[in-house]
Amino acid sequence: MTEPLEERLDRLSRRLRAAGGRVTSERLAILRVLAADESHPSADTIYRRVAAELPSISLATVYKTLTTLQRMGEVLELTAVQGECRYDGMRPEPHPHLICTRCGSIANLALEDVEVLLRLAALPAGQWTLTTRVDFWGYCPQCCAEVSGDTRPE
Amino acid sequence: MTEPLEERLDRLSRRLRAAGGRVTSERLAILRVLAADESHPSADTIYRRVAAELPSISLATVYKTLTTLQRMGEVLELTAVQGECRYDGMRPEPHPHLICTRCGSIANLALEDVEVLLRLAALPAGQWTLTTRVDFWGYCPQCCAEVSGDTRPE
DNA sequence: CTATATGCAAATCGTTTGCACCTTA
DNA sequence: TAAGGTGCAAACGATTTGCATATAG
Repeated sequence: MTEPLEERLDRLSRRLRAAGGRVTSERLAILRVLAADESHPSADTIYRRVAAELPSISLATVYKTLTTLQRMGEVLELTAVQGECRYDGMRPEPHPHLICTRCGSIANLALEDVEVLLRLAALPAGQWTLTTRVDFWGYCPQCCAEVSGDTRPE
Repeated sequence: MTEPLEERLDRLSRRLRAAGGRVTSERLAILRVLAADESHPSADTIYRRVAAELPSISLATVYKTLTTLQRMGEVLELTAVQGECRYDGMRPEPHPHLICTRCGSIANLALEDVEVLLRLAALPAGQWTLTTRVDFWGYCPQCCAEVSGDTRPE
C-alpha cells in the first residue's frame, strides 16, 4: 500500500523536469522527510528535520518547496492548528483527521469512503471540487487519559 | 427557523450575566452584526461593520469578543481562508461549507446530517468530539462562470 | 549559458497581549 | 466600588517576498 520511497522520488524528479523545473537536493530531502513522517509535521518541524542532513537549507526554501509540492498534489496542506499549517506527505488523497485540541496532535482516521460525503453534499452541477476537508476536533486518547474525570474539555 | 434577533440578544445577555460577565454595547453590536451576516465575515469585516454604528470600537475588542462568543457556542470559527479566520454567527452548529479557492467566498451546504459522519468515522471509545469540520474546496458558481472553458482550476 | 532555486533578511499581516482607563452590576 | 471590559500600541509568529548568488540542465 505504501509506495516505495525511491519510486516516489523518481516520479517527483520526472514530474519536475517535465514541468521545466529543477531537481535539487533540497527538494528531494524535503520529500524524503515528508514521505516518512506520519505526524503531520509543520513547516518548521520539516525544516529542522531536513536541516539535520542538509545544514545549509533555509526555512524559506521549505515554504517555497511545500507550495510547489502542493501544486503538484504530492503533499496535502491540513487545517491550521493554533496558527500554523500542518502537512501530510504520506496520503495526498483527502482523508479525515482527528485533531487534538489539547496537545495539537493530528491522527488519521479510518473513514475510507470520503466519496460518500461528496455524494451526500450534492454539490451544484458544473462545480469543481478540488479538495475535501473532513476534520474532527476533540481530545486524543492520550489527552483523554491525562485529564480523566468527567471535566468537559474547553 | 431563524431565531428572532431580540430573542438571541436577550439570551446572550442572560448567559453573560449568569457567567459573571458584563453586557456591553460592543458585545451586543458585534452579535447583531454576526447574526445578520450570511457571508461568513472575517474579524476585520466585522470590525468595520460594527464601527459604522459604534465608531470608537477597536479591532482588539472584536477579537476578544469573538473568542468569548466562540467559548459560549454562539459563533463558529471556520477554517482559515488565505491566512485569515472567518466566522459564522448564524448557524453555530457544525455544518459543511463550500469554500471558493478563487474568490474566497464561503457558502453553506445543505448536508443536514453531519452526525452520520461521526458514526461513519467510528471514533475511538471514550473520546470527546467537540467540533466537526467538513469543508469542500472548489470554485463557486460565479467563479466557474467567469473562467468558463475547461481549464482546471489551480 | 540561462532559466530556475536557494538563502538571507526584511516585510507582511492576522492575531494576541499588557496596561491604564472606563463601565457594568 | 470592585470585577470585568475596552482601546491603544506594541509584540508575536507564521508565512511571503525581493534580491543577489548559486546551480541544474
